Order: sequence, then structure tokens, then C-alpha cells
Amino acid sequence: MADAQIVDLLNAALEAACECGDLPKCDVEIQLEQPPRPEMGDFSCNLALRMAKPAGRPPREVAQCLVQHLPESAVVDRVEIAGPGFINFYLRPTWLQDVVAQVLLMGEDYGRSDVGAGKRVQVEFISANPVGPLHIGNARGGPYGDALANLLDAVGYDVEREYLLNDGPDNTQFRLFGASLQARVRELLDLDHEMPEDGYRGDYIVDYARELINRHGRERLAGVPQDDDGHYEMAILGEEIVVEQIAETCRMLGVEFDSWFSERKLFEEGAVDRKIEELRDRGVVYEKDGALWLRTTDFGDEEDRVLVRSNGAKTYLMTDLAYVDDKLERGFDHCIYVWGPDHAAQVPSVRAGMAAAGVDPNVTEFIIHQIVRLTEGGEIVRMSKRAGKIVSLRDLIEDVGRDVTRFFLLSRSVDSHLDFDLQLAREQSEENPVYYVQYAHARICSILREARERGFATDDVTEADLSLLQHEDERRLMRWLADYPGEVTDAAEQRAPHRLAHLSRDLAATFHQFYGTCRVIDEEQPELSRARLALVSATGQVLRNLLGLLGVSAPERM
RNA sequence: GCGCCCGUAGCUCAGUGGAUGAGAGCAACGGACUUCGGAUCCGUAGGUCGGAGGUUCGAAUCCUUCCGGGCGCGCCA
Repeated sequence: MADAQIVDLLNAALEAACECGDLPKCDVEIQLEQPPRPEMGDFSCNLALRMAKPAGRPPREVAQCLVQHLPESAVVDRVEIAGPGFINFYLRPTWLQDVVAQVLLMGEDYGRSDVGAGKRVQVEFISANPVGPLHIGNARGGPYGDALANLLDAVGYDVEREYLLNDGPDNTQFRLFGASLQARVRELLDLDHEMPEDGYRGDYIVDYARELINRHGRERLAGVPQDDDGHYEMAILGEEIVVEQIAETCRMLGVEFDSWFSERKLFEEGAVDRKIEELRDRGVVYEKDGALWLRTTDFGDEEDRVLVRSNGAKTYLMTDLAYVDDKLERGFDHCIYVWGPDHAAQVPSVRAGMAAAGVDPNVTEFIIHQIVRLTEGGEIVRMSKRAGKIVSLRDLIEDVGRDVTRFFLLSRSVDSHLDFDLQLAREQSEENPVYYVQYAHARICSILREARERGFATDDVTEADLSLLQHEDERRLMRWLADYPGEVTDAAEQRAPHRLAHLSRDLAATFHQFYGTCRVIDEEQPELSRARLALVSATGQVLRNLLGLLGVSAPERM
């Protein structure tokens, strides 16, 4: 690609300038940008500005020096020094045409790269407690984690998607779920029963109870004791149904996990106990008030944290420490945790805990997404999980569809609060941005269909004379395609799938604009038609690639 | 009280160190089809980038502080 070639040229210039002593050696990353206006060239570099201080010379002088050492290149037409010291590159006009050919040649691989090659990354997301259906509150992590995984895969990482099931014996919520379920089961069986004070009261618990009776029968369930052990046993029985349901909802959302990790396994296989012993050996724990504490303050936390409660139960921090060991043992070089805002406060203690446990903090990365608020025509739709007033993710997807759900949830930065407007999502109109993007793709397919009907061969468009693409709007579209691979690597690096949503809208707009000014199929000008068909086909390819990363479909007709 | 996130056009949000001009969508107003999909396009209007300091060649972007909003702060997860 042209941009990579320019970076190589600049590196060579830098090296040459250092070698003959014109510039001091310094470690500066080369960043290329697109100048604000086309007259300023095709690419621009601020290297001289960044080097001015270490070199102790004015930026324009540094730029001059770099330009003198630039090797000859087949890509670059000329170079100018502009403004305070930018080096602007004007490329040979054919470079954009080469991009079109490149897209058609690479197909769905266009935009993929190998910067992450050889590294295994795990993205763990959603991981909602297995005590009920997924709802809109924990829905954001789904499309986000999935699209992030797509992005990391696109830049070459070996990626695995994992869902952590908080189903350990010491998980209070899980046991409470078991107790609530038992109450409903016994109620249905006309046995004595008692719903816990703060139990789960949603109707879905009754559905689970009914299904449990179907699967296991009265005798089996009535025999489960009404105590702590019994609650846990019921929770495990119920979990099977919950997980099936969650997996089904995820599939509806287009999310397939590679692994469902049961926290319970860490207990059953003794990993938790082994970890406690290891921490004792490291001398980073102590006992106080009957509990076992971790000296997280020695590792940057505000206060020490409890690992084992005075009643013997292990805390989430304890299982998190055993869990991260398991991840690393499975060979991941990097572990990404996508958490909801309610978990933001625990990140420092988990990181400190990992440091105390001897885990390199750089192998883990915590991404906190902000809340989603459901609105309908401006009115906030309130939810309460315990009381059972929730909007399930499943209902939402059935209501507005997978594409709309994903696009909406992915269209904002994870750092920002997000209002999901049901009314807007339902409208299949220009107000709904996902249709705008999909319409562009459908239109492209329609043009290609029409062209075939009129006798143009659209499958060997690589034969076209692309030098005929000289219109301003054609150049703008080609430039867009040229920049796409860089946008993908940026989005992956910044963990910012929302950029993809904006990019898709932008590409659709750029295409529609081209469509408005450039007649594609014109029997009077068959050569130009062939060239434009190549451009249209390339645009369709990139749009598909982009929507593929988002996990949104690219329909051929609407 | 402390921590995290946000504050950019009437509304919803991009942009997180670059250039003279801070951009989109929606809403408003005015235009464009006898031909490839009008679910489209073009134009007009709309801004103290929350306020104030600072860092530097250069700040919406980084730092400090204040103001406003959201979320969280348990031997629950």
C-alpha cells in the first residue's frame, strides 16, 4: 500500500540523515495523515515537527534535511514542505486506481492485516450471572465484545470469545437464584415453600421451575433439601436451562462463544485452594476478624481486600485470581475483560490483587462500558431486575431485529452513556442509520445486476481501464477505500468498534454522493462504464467487509 | 466524602496533539428524477468545543482547578 511505502521512505531518510550526522538519532514513530485539503497533497507527515526539539533545530530545517535524504520512489510524484514544517507527499495519479484493483484482488481480505500475528487474545464479555435471561442492561457488552473480537481477528490475532459463568458454590446471587427457584418449584408441586426475602420474583423463574419439573420430575425435585446445599443443587439444575437460553439469545444476536467457562470448575478442581496456598507462600495475605485478607494496598489499592470471608466463602476477587491463572495456563498472551459500569470500582483491586499474586498486569486489560438506557419516544423505560421488570434482550431483538440492535449498541463509544430509543429503532426509514448503510449495499448490488442484464461482464472488472476514473467524486471514493485498512488497525488498537459504525455510514454517504454525480452504466461509454463498475464492485466489497466486522448483514435487496 | 465516565450546533453524537475551515445524523428552511433503487443527492442556516488557568511551535484533544450530569463505593457479584 502507498502509505506503508511512504513510511518506509521516511524511515530510510531518517536513517540516512542520522548516518551522515545531519540529524541526531531519536526514536520517533512515523505518523501519516491526510492533509486538510487535497491541494496539500495525498499524505502528510509531522515528523519534522516532532523532531525539532530533540534535533535542536527549526522544524522546517529538519524537514528540509529529511526531504534531501528521501530515496527515489515509483509512488511519489513530488514532495513539499508546508506550514510550520509538514512534509507533504504528492503521489503518482495511478496510486488510487491501484487501490481499486487491490480491493477486487483481495476481496474479503481487504482491510485485514497481520500486526497481531502469532498472539493469542481472549475476549471475555457479557458474563452476566446465570440467574435469568439477558436484558438490555447487559446487552451492550455483547455486540461490543463480539465486534472487538472481529476487529482483533482482522488485524491478525488468534482470538477466542469466552463467557464466564459465575456459578461457584460461594456465589451469593447464584444460591439466591437456587432458593428462589426451589420456592417456585415447590409452589407448583403444592409443597410447603418459602420465597427468600430478597429472592428473584420475575415470572421467568416460574417458567424455569415448570421446565425443571418437565425435565427432572416431581420426585427428584421434591427430594432436594430446603437448605443451603439444596439451594445450590437447585441453582445448578436451573443453570442448565438459563445457559441454554442465554446461548440462544446470543445466537440471535450473532454472537457465538468459543467457550463457556464455569467458575464452579475452579473450585471442584482445587484451583481456588491452590491459589490460596500460593498467596500464603508469597506472604501477601493475613488473617483478621476471622477473614483472610490480601495486602492489595502494597500494590496500589486504597485498602486491603478480603479473599475468604469469615464464614469461609471465597469472594469474587479470590475466584478472579484463580480464574486469570487458568486463562494464562490456557496460553493466552493477552486477556481482555469487558465489564459493565457496576464493576468499574473493582478494577483497581483486581489489578492490585493480580500484582500481589505475581501476575504481570500488562497481560490483562479491563474495558468498562457505560450504561444503556432504554427510551421510547423520549420517555425512559425503567427496569428492575429483582422485581422482574426487565426488558429482555431477546424481546428487543425480536422487536427490532439483530442488525438494528447491533448497529445501535455499537454506534457510540463505550465510554459514553447510550440511549437506545425503541421508537427510532423500529422505524425502517432514513432516520434509522443502519438502513442507510444497508441501502447503499443493496443499491450497489442492484447496479451490478442491471449491468449484467445489459451485457456488461461484472466478474472480470479487473480488465477495466481504471485511469478513466478522474471525477472528483470517484477520487474521493477511491481515497476512502485506500484509507480503510488503516482505519481498521486504528479501531482495533483503540478497542473502538464504534468507529466501524461511523465508517460504514461515511462510506455509504461517499458512495451515494458518487452515485448522484457519476452515471455508472452508460452504453455510449462502455470503457468508462467498466471502470466505474469496478469501482462500484470494490465499494460493495469494502462495505461488506465493514458490515461483517460489525456483525450486521449486507443485504442484496431491501 | 471518594473513585470512574460524560459535558462539542436546537437534539443525538464523532473527532482525543496538527495546518486557513471543529465535523456528521436528526430537526428547520430551500432545491434536484422521463435514464443505473428518491430508503437518495445538493444547498442554506445553526458553535464562547461547560468555565478559568497551565504545558508547547501548535490544545476540543494533555495537566490543574471549578461547575453541571451519570454510575459506583459490602466479609454481594
